[in-house]
This record gives sequence, structure tokens and C-alpha cells, in this order.
Amino acid sequence: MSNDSTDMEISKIYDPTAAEETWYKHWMEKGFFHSEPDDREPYTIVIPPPNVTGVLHMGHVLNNTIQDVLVRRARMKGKNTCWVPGTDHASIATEAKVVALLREQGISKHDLTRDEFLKHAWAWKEKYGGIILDQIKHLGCSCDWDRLRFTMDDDMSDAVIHVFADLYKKGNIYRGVRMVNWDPKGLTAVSDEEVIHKEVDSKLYFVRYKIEGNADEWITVATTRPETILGDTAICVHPDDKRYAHLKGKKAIIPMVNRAVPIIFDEYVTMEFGTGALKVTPAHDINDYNLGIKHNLQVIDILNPNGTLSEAAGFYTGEDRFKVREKIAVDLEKLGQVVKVENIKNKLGYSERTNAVIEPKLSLQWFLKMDKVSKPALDSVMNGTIKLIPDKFINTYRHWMENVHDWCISRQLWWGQRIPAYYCVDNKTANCKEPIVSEKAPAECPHCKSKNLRQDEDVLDTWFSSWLWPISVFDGFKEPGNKDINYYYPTNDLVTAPEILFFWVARMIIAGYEYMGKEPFKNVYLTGIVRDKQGRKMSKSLGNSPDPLDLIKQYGADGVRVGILLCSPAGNDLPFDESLCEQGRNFANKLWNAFRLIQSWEPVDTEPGDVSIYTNWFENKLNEQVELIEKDFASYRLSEALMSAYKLTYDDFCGFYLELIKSLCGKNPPRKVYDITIGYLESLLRILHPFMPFITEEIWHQTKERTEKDCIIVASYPTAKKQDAALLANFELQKEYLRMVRGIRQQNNISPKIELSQIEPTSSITLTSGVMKLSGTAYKANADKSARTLNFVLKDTQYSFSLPEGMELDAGQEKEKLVKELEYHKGFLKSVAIKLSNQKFVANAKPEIVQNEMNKKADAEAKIAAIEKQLASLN
RNA sequence: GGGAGCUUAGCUCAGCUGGUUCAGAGCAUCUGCCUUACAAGCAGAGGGUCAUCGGUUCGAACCCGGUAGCUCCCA
Repeated sequence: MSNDSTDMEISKIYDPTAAEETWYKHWMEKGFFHSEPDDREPYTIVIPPPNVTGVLHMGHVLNNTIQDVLVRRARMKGKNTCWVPGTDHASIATEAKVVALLREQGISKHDLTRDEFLKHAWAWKEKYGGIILDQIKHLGCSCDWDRLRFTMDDDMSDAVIHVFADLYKKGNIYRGVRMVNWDPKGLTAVSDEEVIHKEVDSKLYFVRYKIEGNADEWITVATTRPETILGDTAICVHPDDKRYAHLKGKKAIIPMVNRAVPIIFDEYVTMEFGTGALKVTPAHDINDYNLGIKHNLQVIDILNPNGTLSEAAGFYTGEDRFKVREKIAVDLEKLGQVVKVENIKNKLGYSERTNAVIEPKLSLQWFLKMDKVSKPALDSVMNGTIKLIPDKFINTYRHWMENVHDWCISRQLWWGQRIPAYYCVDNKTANCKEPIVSEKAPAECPHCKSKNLRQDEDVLDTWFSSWLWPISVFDGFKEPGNKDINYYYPTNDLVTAPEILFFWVARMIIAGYEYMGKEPFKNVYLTGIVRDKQGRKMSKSLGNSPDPLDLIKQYGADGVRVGILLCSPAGNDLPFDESLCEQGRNFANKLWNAFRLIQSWEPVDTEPGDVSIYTNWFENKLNEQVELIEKDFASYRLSEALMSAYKLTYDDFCGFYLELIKSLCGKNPPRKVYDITIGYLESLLRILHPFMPFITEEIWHQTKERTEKDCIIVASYPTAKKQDAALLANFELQKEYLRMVRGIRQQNNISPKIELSQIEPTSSITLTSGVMKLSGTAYKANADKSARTLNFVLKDTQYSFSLPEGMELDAGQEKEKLVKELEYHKGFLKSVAIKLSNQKFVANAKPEIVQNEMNKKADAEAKIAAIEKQLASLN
């Protein structure tokens, strides 16, 4: 080091930009992020692959910061860490983007062949699909970029196809007509989990239907979807409903279409809702569909896939269902069939992807049977093999797993893995109708030998790719038992949002047991949801999310990381406020200035002498906090761990330790003290590195000359040594003394520059010379004890200081203050005394508790005596 | 409609097996300070009937029950 010249300038304010670029590049070049199996213990995380359509939002910032903290800490603890990054092809979202882009260019999807469309889609992916990963790098994430994966990479797709064929062979996948959630905008079925139910204002139409054969008899139904009247095939009433009992065996006439439909009786109907009479539309409502099966009703599908009315409706063909709803209300009114219209609130399903109102629709889809495969996945969480953090999610998980529905895995899209099912076009034998499921395209129909085969048009749900992620990223399907999968699987931690606990986490666990016979990860850390100040979830569509890259520019990546972590306990929602990042930035600056101070010192070759008690104290404090932080990490309390590190640095190191050394040694500490202090700074840097990777690396390299590979990212993490509890306790009193002196200075307007003379030194607490100096107090022998003094009581000891020259003391005020304090302690003593005189307490409470009360009593008595003595001196 | 969870300082949260340190932390606020590392800073201070009502207990923020409000999940 050659920083002995005074003209060497280091900025007062830490500038993160240069450090971020330099060090990320350096880490990459030196291969610190890359992992290969070796004989060390592995620590593995697979990233929740963000959508290729995505740009970085605050949720990603939170999620990836947490992962990076865990990974960096594990790396420093000597683990062979592997954080696998990647992206997800996001079928619906990406296809929608590509369709929109093509539309801008005047191209309609339907004018293209499947292959042509996919070419556009891949081009789109190449261009935009990597944006989010580049953004993650700015956060400092130490992913193993050599292992980058995409859910539609050839290998990954092969795995998906293999799994589909395998599960079909095992009888776990079937094809069937079911009521699905139809997204008329995305033109595809979506799974139950992709439907968001929202409460909306609707109208409830009361429409009367004529009873067949009776001149003026009517039955009135209530519906929020009058357009579906055209698809009605029954009216249903409760068997106990006396109002309708006489209609048994009768038929009702559907308005407009004049179709006579049976009046059926079923307990499913709620008599209290509406009129107690329910119109039944089996094609467009899941409950009606079930009623239809039970009562053998006709099914009339009146909707086209895009949400317009079909030929089967008979009216309004080609018009959108919502327009038709308004029109039919008017038309029915004209026919005199509308009795009344009420405003109500009801819940509607919306597509998670396109926000279109979901229409229940009958269609032919592929399903995965969930009952059997989900068993081990439920057990593993219930028996603790996989831990959910926080564990409040176990209940939610169990509830879902115990009531799990079959998973609709087909999507009517082109972007994704095409279902490996083939159909015989010639259909020469009865068996030809069976789909042929095969990983490779079959050459001919196994039944009729026809070579005229057609592949299923649909692709698989994106989650059907990502549920294999922890296995497929290590080529566990392509090469079972390979070196990587054996070494890295099961992974350690998974960090994700609770929203996708079922979408993704549960299904990964299922796949893990099905294909590896082992859980895919040991711990699942569920983050909170980042919300804005009004409590709304941050989202692109609301535009209420700050751009993380702007934040990084403003506060530095370290500042943003600290900001988002400081108040995000696991599973708790995080109302995000930019001021948190400001706090992070300020903290980085504090650390920077602590470094500046130390590096400005010019050590001298003297012995430390008394200064050793302070280095000794900080050593103990450091160990105490490292131990605490260790515990916090063990229970995944990251924000608490960060707060401990924050206070250790801010309060203990900067606020107390450095101030003491400074006041005792000025700019010239003994060399030994200097070296030790540098060592402490380095320990702090190492503790902070997982949270603030850039600034810690920067300072690490400025504290001394280091080789290229001597980086903090691979430095060892501090371990806790045993502490001297008595020493730590004693120093709390030293600090308290300092606080008290500063308090009386503030109250009495005494500048820190004026030295206060302590006239009654006592032996109860040995005040150290550094604390005396820092507090600006000094012992004064032979003081005039009759003079007015400034006083405070610490523990059981009264400290008195003679008044600085020219200062008057308001004795009345001082007395008042003391009397108040005395009253408080007397009250306290009284409550303790009552407790101790309670026979039941003494008999029932544990001995150490009783002893505690006795100590409390003694303390209070001592304090009271001290205050009384002080009061007496005022008279 | 069914289920789960939450309610502690202005805000965000700790508070383990009921018992000094059990009423805490950070931020914000207020009051002094441009004290030679840092005003992105230093020093000090104020602030809570632990949602509410009842029960158990020698003792309850903590255990049990009712009520209110909020959130989430499922239908």
C-alpha cells in the first residue's frame, strides 16, 4: 500500500456505477459463477424461469435478490454452488405477442402455416427473450450462465414429449370431452389455476317462459347471462319447492327459439336465489353440464370459439356475446318476457393471460390424472421432507392437494411442444379412432397400416414444461444418472411466489417423485408479493411499478437489494416504497465512509496498551452477531439477518468502535490496532457481501493489494467464536453512560466541547478511559460536594458533575424530574413486592423466575436509594 | 358458500416453551448540531389500553371462546 500521500482523494460519496460494471465482468471472467461437480458439498438453486415476454419488475428483483443472497453465502461457506438460470416459453403470452406484432405488419396468423408462424415466434424469442436475463445481471445475480436453459430448447422439449408419452403409457393421461375454461381472446382452453375470479357489477334478468299447453301460465327464471337462453335445454326447480310442484311433467317454451324443454326437479337448485327456478344450459355452465348428464339433457353449444354466437344459437349469429346480452334483453322486453332487471354483484372468471372473460365451454382436451401422482407430493410436504417457508403455506398446499382436479394440459396454440398424438385419417378399422401416442412420429397406423396420419394440432401447457425444470436442466431425462443430475439433484432451495405454489411448485414435486423418486428441492422459500403504497399488486398493466433499472441507476444495485430485503419477511406482502432503496444507498455510503476513515489512518509503531479492551470488545460483539445471523439464516429470516448486519456495521462498528479508536488515537493508531481494525472491516464486508456484492468487492480490493482471484465473492464466510458475555454486558453499561452524559448535555444545552467534571466516582462500574474521553467527562478529586451538580443514575450508581462555569441550574426542574423517576421506581417496586408476597406465585412459579423477581426488587431498591440521595443533595 | 391466515408505535415488521432485558427494531417525526469518515451525516427526544369483549391462570401481546375488520385460497 502506498497511500501515505495526503493528496490521494477518495470521493466522500460512494459511486456504485463503476464498481458494478467492473466487478460483474471480473466475476464472469474468472468463472466464479460456474459450477462443475466435484467432491465438495453442492448447493443448488434452479431459477424460476421468467417468461421470455417479461421485463424485470419488482417481483423479480425481490425473488432474484433472495436467491443471490442464498447462493453467495453458500459459496462463501465453501459449497459448490450452482444457480441455474433460464427462461420459460410462456405459450399463451408469447403467442399473443407474436400475433400482435404480425398484425402490426398486416399479417394474420391464419394466413401463415404453422411452420411459418413458428419461425416468426423464434425470431421474436431471439430478439426479446433475453432482455430479462440481462436485467438480472444488473442486480448482481451470480447465475451459472454457462448452464442457461430455455423450456423449448431441443433437449428440454424432448423431455416434455417423453414424459407425455410415458404418462400416457402409464394410463395417467387421457383425452376427453370436458367443460373447460375457454379463453375466447387467447382462443384456447386454460387450466383452473389460470382463471382469476373477480367480483363485478352485473344485472340479473328475470325472464318468464311460457308453460306449454297452458294459455297464460309462465315460469320465471333469473339469469345474468340472458344470451345463453338460446342454449337452454331445461328448467330446473327444487323438488321441495311448493310453488312449482304442479309443473311436474310439463314443458316450458324457450323464448325466441320456441323450443319446448322439460321442467326437471333437482336439489341442486337454491330455492332462495332469484325465483327458485333455474334455466339449464349444459353447454355453457359446469353445474348445468352436470345436471345435463344426470337428467340426460340435450346439449346446445351456442358459442363460437371467439366468443361470438354460433349457428346453433339461431339468432345473432356472429355477434359477440356481450353485445348479444344487451340486444336480447331489449328483444325479450319487446316480447313481454322480461319481468324485471336487478343489479347484483357476482363473481366472474377472467383469463390470467388475456384478461378475457372465461366462458365455460365443452371441448375435447387432454388431461393428466392427478389423484395417484399427487400422493407422494402431498406426503413429502406433510412429513417435512420438503419444507415450506413460511410454514403457514402447508395448510393451503394440503387443501389443494387433497382436492386436486385433473390437469387440462392441452392448449389450442402453436407456440409450445406439440402433443405427440397422431390420428389415422383413413379410419379403416374401428380401432383407428384411438390416438397413437408416440415420442417419434409413427410411420403408419398400427391398425389399418394407413400412412395417412395427422398429428394433434394442440400444444402442451407451458407448466407441462416447467414442472420438469429441476430435472431437465441437468439432462435428467436425456441421460438419466448422468454426473450433473446425480450431483445437483435434489436441489437445495427454491425461491418463488406463493401465487404459483400449485401452478408450478406442487407439480414439480409431483414430477420429482414420478421421475427421480426423490423430492426436487428441500426448501421452498415463498416470497411476498410486491405491492404499491395503495396495496395494489405491482403490475405492468397497472403501470404502478417503478422500473428496477432506473432504481439501480439511482440507488445502486446494492442499495436496491438492501431496500427490497430490509422489510420483506418470507411470505409477507411487501408494500414497496422507494425510500427503502434510499436507506440501502445511505447504508452503502456509510460503509464506504468507514472505509475512507480507516484508510486515512497512518499507523505508528507503538503498543496498543489500553486500546486493546476496545478491539477485544468488538471482536466479541462481532462473534455475537455472526452467531445471531447464522440463526436467522437457518430459519430463512433474511431481513432480520440483514438488519443485524446493518446494526453491527452502523451502530457498533461506526458509531461506537471507530469513534472510540478515533478519540483515543486520532489518525495514528498503533499498527496492531490498525491491522485488527482492517480485519474487522473485512469481516463486516464478508458478512455483508451476500446482500451487497458490489461495494463489498470494491472495498475488499481497496483495503490491500490482492491477486485477481483473491475476491470477496470466494472469501470465507466468518464463523462465530465463543463470546465473553460479561464483557459484552459491561460494555452495554459503558454505552449507557455515554448516552446519559449526552442526554444531560442536550437537556442543558452543553456543547460536547465543554468537559464535564465527574465529582463522585464510584466503583460500581469501571468506566473505561475511552468512554470517559468520548463522553467528554473526567474525574475530579476533592470536588465541592455542596455545590449544585448535574446528575443521573445509572444502574445503582449516582453520577454527579459540577456545573460548567457560568451555568445556572433550575433546581426546581431537576427536582421535579427526579421525583417523577422516583415515583416510577417505587411503583415498580410495589408491583414486584406484591408478586413476591403472593404465596401462590412463590409456590407455583419456577425457582429461577422467583429469583428474577428478587433481583428485580434489589435493583429497584438500590435505584430508589440512589435517587433519594440525589434528591437530598438538592435540598 | 367452504377453508386458512392476519390485526403490536405514523409506516414496515420482531416478539421462541405464558414470568427482569416484555412492550422492541428499522424507517418516518420532532429538537439541537456543517464536531476533520460520512448532512446519503452526528447527538438527543417523543410516540403503543398489543383490534375488541369474555374465559383459563398466582401471572396473558402470547393459551381458549365470541365479535369486528382485513388478506388469501378453494367452489
